[in-house]
Amino acid sequence: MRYASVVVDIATRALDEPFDYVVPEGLAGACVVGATVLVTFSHRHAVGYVVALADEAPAGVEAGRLLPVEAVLAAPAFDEAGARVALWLAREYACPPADAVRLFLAPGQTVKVTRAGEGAPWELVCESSGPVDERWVALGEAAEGFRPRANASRQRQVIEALEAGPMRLAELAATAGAVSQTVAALERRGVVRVWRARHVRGQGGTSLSSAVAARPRELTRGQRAALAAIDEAREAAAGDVVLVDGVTGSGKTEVYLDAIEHALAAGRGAIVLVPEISLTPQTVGRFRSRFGDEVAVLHSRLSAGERFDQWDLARRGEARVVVGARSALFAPVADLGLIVIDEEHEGSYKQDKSPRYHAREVAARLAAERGCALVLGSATPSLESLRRCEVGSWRGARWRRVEMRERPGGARLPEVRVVDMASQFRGGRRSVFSAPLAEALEGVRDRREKAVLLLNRRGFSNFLMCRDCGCVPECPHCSCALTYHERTHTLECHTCGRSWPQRAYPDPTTRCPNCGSRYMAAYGVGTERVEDELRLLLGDGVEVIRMDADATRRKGAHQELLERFDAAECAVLVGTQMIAKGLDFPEVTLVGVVNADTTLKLPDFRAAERTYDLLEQVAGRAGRGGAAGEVIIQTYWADHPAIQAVARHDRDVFLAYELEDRRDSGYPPFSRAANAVVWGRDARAVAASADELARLVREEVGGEGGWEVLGPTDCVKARVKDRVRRHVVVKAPLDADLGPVLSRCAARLPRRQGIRMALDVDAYDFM
DNA sequence: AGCACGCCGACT
DNA sequence: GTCGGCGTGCTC
Repeated sequence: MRYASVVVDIATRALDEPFDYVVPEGLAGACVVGATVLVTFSHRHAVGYVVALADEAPAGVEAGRLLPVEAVLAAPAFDEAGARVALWLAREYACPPADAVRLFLAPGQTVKVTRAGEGAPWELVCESSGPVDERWVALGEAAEGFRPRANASRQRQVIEALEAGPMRLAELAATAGAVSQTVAALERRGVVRVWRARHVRGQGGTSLSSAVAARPRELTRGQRAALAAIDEAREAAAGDVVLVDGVTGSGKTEVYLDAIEHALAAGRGAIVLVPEISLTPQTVGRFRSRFGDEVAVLHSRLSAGERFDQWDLARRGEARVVVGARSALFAPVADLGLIVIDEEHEGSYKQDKSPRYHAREVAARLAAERGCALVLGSATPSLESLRRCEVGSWRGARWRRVEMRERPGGARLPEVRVVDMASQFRGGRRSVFSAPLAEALEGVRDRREKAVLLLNRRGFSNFLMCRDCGCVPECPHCSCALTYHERTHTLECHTCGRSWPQRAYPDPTTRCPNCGSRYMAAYGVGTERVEDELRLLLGDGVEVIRMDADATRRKGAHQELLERFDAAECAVLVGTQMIAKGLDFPEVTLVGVVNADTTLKLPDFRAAERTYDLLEQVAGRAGRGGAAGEVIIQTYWADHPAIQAVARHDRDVFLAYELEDRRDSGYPPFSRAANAVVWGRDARAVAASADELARLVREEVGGEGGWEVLGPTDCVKARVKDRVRRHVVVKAPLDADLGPVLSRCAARLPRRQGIRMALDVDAYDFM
């Protein structure tokens, strides 16, 4: 008799363990680890996932109480190692095991047991986007010498079209009209051949010039050292980690490409994670041009069908290299030899909804479990990774850092100038652009070069403020200031998305909602405003391209804008964070940061680190080609270590300051920090739940060294969509079982109607 | 989560 | 007497 350990997919914290079932004889072949199954569970049916199989009856359960697996609903999506990682992930991040297992499933293949309404019968719903076949047509053996009858114009048309090569039937129909009868007739005579082929969706190309990167003749010394370290780590097959600490433009991607090539040569596959934001056709193109059809690409902009096809390429072993955003980590690559995480410091590797895992931590676990190497690459490594390399190990694996200080071809790091905006203002300058930045932009125009301007805010202005009473309009449903959009004359809430019509001073219809004053003026600067001012400053001869969340909402817009910038002779790209990452345009000679302070002043212990990362990354966009680059940073806080470190090209200036601060205040990388948020409509019930949660955590860890429970307090975003939010921050020692402790407390918390809770272990967002 | 079980108040 | 309120506990 075989027994299956099944994670039942019912969304609740109460079910934190797998349940055991008997595998009936008839299902023994299909009911394997990774399979989706249907089981009976407490007076109903439920979908579950097999995470282990055993020949012995499980201990702790009476054999007579075991029920059989009812049916197998889907082929296996993960193996034993995957199952172990999923269960670890659920413990570590205090999420239901089913949430963790679901990460590994084929995209769009989820099955649910639901019912239409109260009392309605339970039904199995398959939300599946499976494989798609399509028909192809080509000329057959009898094509030669076949003369269509004089009046058979359709036949002639079809044959003519196919002379260029095989075609999809759908494509043929789109260009030649209704052809199915014609094709059928020609097929009968052997003039054309029709066959079915598996269609793989989502294989678009790009025209970007740097996408088809030529292989460099010789690697730099740093690149060779990194490659050797990675090979060694892969051969050790123990989950060892190599941190490739390379300045922007030092050729990290080339190292990844070579390392993957070595892994493939050794018969092993690879997974490459890049931040969602830099997962552009340009990035993908570099992998495709080296590995061709061996590459599958996974990211959120794919349709459900496209995602499934790419995932399935990996499962069938046709693609041995998977490139994608965070979730690509769970792709079914057999015999994994290498995981690469590019820009490992990026906050987007932390998922902001359950399961709130960090790709770096899960990758480290996966690497240990699968016996492969983990490569972390960044110009500005996270303090966590730097710290672990300094110690030399973390959670049983070896961590080492390899530095790459030189740019290939000896390109120089750009000159960085910090402009103190306070003194500019005192000197009577009111423009968005300081004198040095305006001058530099004019220089770019005159020399017909390209520039990138970073602005960390979208919209025309940050906010409206009444000059009479000082009131700033806030969202009535969320506790945050509304952002003013000049183009649409609206105030928008960037938290809940609502908007209201509003005109700013000097429009005569303007009225302050508080005192009725007509001096409701726009403050701060947004991308739209910078775009307008740039046009004013530079005139018509320069193309100004704006790239922010508003301009890139449409599918493919991101790529279009970049291709426009690439194709332009002389252009300025204005954008938010998304322009700071991974763009590689050699002609960019100037990078301007309009206001470096916006991220520095956020109420978050990682604010300085984020600012340093962003500035260093965007500065690295300058001077990647032959010409020397220039970077101009505008700020009111010129002596801040984060800004000084960028100006002097010396990370240690920042590290010394920041590490001391973190050590003193007991924050990562010297400890762990979790955030537990409680929210709901009823403020008193929220407060009571948050108090109770804090009490339970204190009771659980009280007196243990290195633990600290802060709060509860109101969240920075104290109200979102009419829900009141309070949170408890829990700090713990590095080796603490933070996840399980929080899970236990959450399970003991009395349930209250309308109160919801989120546990975020190793949180990045404490707002 | 979803459902049964169980122990109290107000109806036929 | 019984119907039904929801607090408690269990599900392989």
